[in-house]
Amino acid sequence: MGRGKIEIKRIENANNRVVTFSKRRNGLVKKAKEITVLCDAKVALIVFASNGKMTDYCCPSMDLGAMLDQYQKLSGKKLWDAKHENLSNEIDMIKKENDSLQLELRHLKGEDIQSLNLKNLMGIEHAIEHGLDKVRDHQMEFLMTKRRNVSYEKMLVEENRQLSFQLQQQEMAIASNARGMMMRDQDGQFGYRVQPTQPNLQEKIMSLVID
Amino acid sequence: MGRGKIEIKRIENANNRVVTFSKRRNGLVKKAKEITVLCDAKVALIVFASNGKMTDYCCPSMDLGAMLDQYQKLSGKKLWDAKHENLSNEIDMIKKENDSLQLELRHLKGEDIQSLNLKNLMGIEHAIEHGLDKVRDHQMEFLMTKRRNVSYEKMLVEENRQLSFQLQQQEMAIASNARGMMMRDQDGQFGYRVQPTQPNLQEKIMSLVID
DNA sequence: AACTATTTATAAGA
DNA sequence: TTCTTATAAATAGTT
Repeated sequence: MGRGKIEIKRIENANNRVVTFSKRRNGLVKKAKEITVLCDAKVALIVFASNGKMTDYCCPSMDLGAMLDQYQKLSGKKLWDAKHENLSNEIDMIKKENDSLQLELRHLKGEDIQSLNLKNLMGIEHAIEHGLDKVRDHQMEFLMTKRRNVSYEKMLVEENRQLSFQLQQQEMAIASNARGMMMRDQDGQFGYRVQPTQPNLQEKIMSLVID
Repeated sequence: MGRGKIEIKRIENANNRVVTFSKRRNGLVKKAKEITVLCDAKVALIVFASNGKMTDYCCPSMDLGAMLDQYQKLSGKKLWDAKHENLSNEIDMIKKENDSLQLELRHLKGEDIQSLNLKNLMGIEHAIEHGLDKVRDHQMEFLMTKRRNVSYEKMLVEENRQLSFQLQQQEMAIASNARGMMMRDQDGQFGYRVQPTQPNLQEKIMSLVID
């Protein structure tokens, strides 16, 4: 279609080749657009010139990604290389591991054990008992630590009580001194001031232990 | 280019549309091939008909995957990188879930509990105790079932023993009969045949229980 | 699926 | 690149 007929083979003249490329590429894109509109077709077209420049066309009704998804489905060919598949495989692996963990967990919680035989059950029982021992050991350590703390607090309370007692003794001494010196104060005004032993302290300590 | 000029808009007549699609699609692919040969171009073309049927062309010098890699480089658009990212994210999510399952599992086994406080420990203890109860309940069911089976086997053994005894009585009766009638047999030839009581049977039953 | 009148694309030249 | 134009090629409507 031109001034002369041409054979369909590489155009040797570089200039002609470039010019022809330009014309035909425009023609190709135009035809792609036309068939899209005329016939409800979906078209994707990518063209690289020999110099590397790219031209592309994609119908407006579908993006290239969707087109290629469809292409893969219909052709069975894979475009997203090994990377994609590796990731999918990894997901499958981890999901399987996940499932087996979930199952093991349920077993340790005594769930889904209907299908197990006695040997398995005994193994699980053993594992649970072992875990229970360890947890209780650790709880015990906790309690021991707390108990040491509690003892320390008791010691403080006792010291407190003693100091209070001494203080009170001093006050009494001062008071009787004063009374002896002045003789105008009434007896009993300076009664024993018994320091209250903080009735709630014990409970506070206990709550410390279990919080 | 035909008997009459047409506007570039959707062809309403379905039949015409399909026919035109077929003709133009062939033309498009032909042009794609021609520009590939004439101009050293690289062309990829995917066409979906409105009925879903696909036609594709890719220049022989490069496969579609390579074309699309190039497309992504030159256009900066992402075709499947987004997918890869999604998959990677999914992997991360599942891995996290996995980790927390692993941790829960280790806790139930009494491992990695150094960092837990007493409240957590008590919760875990509770969970473990609950699981242990359930497992033991189920073991018990197992044992009950097996015990019934064992009782049944014991019954069979007993019955067996009695039958053996009766058999032996009969043999003795026959033997003495024969001796009385013929008087030429030597005494003791028909000795008591004590049926062995299957010494391994009990052990077999016990192994049944724990297997 | 052919045919063919006509439109469209384009090769070569400027 | 772009315009021109003679001619090849594509194809719309018809058979």
